[in-house]
Amino acid sequence: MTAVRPHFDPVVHAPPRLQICGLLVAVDTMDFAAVRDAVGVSDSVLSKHVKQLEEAGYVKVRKATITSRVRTSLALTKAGRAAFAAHVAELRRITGA
Amino acid sequence: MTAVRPHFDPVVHAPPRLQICGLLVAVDTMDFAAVRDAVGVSDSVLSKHVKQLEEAGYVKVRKATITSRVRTSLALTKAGRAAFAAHVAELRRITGA
DNA sequence: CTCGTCACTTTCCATGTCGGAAAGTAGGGC
DNA sequence: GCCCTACTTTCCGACATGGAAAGTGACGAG
Repeated sequence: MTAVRPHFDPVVHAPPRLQICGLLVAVDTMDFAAVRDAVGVSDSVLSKHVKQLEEAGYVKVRKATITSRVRTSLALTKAGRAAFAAHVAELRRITGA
Repeated sequence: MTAVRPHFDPVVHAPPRLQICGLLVAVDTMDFAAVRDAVGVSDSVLSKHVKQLEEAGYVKVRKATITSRVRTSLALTKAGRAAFAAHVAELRRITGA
């Protein structure tokens, strides 16, 4: 009955995405490459996870041409911050923090 | 090249198992049925998750005949508590708690 | 002794997720 | 035009998951 897991979000919970959100929540924006290196995944894997976060409305992808090169930067949206905060709160509740 | 996630344990991270561990860490022992209801899963699903935790050496399953009925109770092992604690610490690190 | 029940276990199965490899795309630079 | 950077998307095999249903072991009833 108590199957109720109100703020448990599978999009956020998957390890790579949890890490991505954890990185982004601390900053305004971060470059694709920096996130990729911090998380330790390949371009394609990061791209796919970012896409999922983007489709969930949690991450905003910006492509800016800097020094004649397209740089992709990532940022959590307001909804992304809210979802992450709720998820972390839920993790704390579950883990009895 | 895999990212360095020292104490990130997939056996513990899966939602149902994280919940099971969260319940068990707070007590000495809990009945199978109580865990099943608290987590909100079916017998078969709980049985399968418990089996994984057991095979990882994290949970100890005890079957006791009480009032002429076999009752199964679950408890975290020392290793289970350690793994859960490490995982929670890692979650805190990742989520920036 | 046989049957039915309780309390899980295990099997079957259909779906979903994941990551690596490789091919594809877009915008400069030479 | 061709190459390079910086991602994207596709293809694919491996693995995880949950629901349904069949199976198991230990009683207790008849």
